[in-house]
Amino acid sequence: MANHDEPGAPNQTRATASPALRARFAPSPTGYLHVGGARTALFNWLLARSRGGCFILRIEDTDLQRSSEEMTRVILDSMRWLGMDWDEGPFFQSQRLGLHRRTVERLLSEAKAYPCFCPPQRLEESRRAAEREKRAWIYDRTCLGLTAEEALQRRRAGVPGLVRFRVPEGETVFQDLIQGEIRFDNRLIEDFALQRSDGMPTYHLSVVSDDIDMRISHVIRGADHISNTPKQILLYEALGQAVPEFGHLSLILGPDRKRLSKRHGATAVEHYRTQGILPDALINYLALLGWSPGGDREVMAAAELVERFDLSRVNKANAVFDVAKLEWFNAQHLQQMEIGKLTERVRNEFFENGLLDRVFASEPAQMEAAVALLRSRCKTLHDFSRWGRAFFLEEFEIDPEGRKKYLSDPAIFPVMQELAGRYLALAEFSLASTEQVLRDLAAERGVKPGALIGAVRVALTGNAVAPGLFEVMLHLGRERTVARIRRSAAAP
RNA sequence: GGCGCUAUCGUCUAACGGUUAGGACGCGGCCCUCUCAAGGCUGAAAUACGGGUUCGAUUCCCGUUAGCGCUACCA
Repeated sequence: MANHDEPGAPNQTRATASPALRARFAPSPTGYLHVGGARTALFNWLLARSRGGCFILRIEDTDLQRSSEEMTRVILDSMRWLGMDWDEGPFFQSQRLGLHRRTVERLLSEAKAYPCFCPPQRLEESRRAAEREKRAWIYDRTCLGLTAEEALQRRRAGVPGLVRFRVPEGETVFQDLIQGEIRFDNRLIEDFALQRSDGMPTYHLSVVSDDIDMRISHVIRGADHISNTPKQILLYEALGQAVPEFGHLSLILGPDRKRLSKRHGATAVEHYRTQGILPDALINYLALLGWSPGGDREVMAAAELVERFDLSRVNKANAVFDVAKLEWFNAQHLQQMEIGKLTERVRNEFFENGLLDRVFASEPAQMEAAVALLRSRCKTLHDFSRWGRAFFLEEFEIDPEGRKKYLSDPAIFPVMQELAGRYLALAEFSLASTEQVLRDLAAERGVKPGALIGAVRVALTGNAVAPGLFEVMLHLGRERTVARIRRSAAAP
């Protein structure tokens, strides 16, 4: 078995209850990790973890033109960020060419595959003609009748050739773990390529060779692979190998019910990470997109997903990706997360924005208090730095709307000044006393309490919308509270 | 065009022949309240269509329609 272990990659072998189960995720590094890919990975991961099996990561990089190391790195990062740890790999398909080559040789020597020298242009024209006339087209087996000698001659003459699989007669049937029984008439399956004329293996050949070599028992992948499955089963049979279990996941659709793609906007896992989405929330949302544990519980941690996961409860129909619901899950996880952990994430959020050194509330306890005040109002990590700034930083913007609504009438300024003075003189700066003082003052001056509260809220937080005002005061402390009220009351 | 898969509220889904078709997101209303959230209560909202099978179909079968996928010397 080839190996290419990344330093730092999880690679421990688990004690397995059913050592037979081996699942894998096999992305091709032609782009970032797509949410669809992430869901495929997740279902494999959940299956392996829930059944004490092994989760293997394999990078299918045999398309040398489109694959890049950079993309491999991004995919691995996204996997790690989501918390999907793997037991073996990552293996790189491009480093396993010897195995693929030997597999082709074997098939060739057993006459289960044959060389084909048909000029690609001819095939292409014929295919296009068929399409124009709306006829089905499959390779016509011109080269199947070639004798060994003829083949050798052409090869010597330098005619480029590929290797095709000889599809046997009959019908290929399999029990899909998700879709149920699926059958294909072999007459509709063409003699597909195993090896390109440049000697590189094709997808079908390399997946099957690798899955056999890695003793994969469960192939869980997207429904777009359903029609590839009979070809691959035929290969297993030709190689005299046991056919693994297959499970085809429905596809994730955009709001227009087309397959989710960049056209719909954000599809990269990386995007959601930078948008302040929690990995647990994304995992939770993705798991429930197509799977239901039954019952009414929806908000679950990864451990609970693992515990309750059951492939037989996976839905067959395609599902539309709904960002609003993802955000709701995120808010739920934000609410339920242990406060210390959440504070750590928020701290990181400020760090990534280059703000951390200016955060006055950098003492863990103080920062935690701010997070506790804000969390029920935040849907993403971003919201903490977006409109919760005044809770962490001395410099913050006054929202123009807020100013207009509560600070446009200068009559409020002297009242605010008086309030600041009274707060300064207050024996005990508490929740009850600050509120009492404010309400008393409002009554004395004939100001509506709401107007004064609003003005002070804008002064303290820069916003007309914020957590409970007196809690905010306590969080900021007497000095900051007084200073901010005076600052706003003094402003023209 | 061929082949394959799918079909419950706008969206994600539950109901494995008998339910006032349940829950969640989103949307509306009410409560709570210093604003906004959160929370609680509540409202509108679905079995694509047509045939069977059955005492009885969301559920089983067939067809229609629609959607999606595949149809490469990509993966």
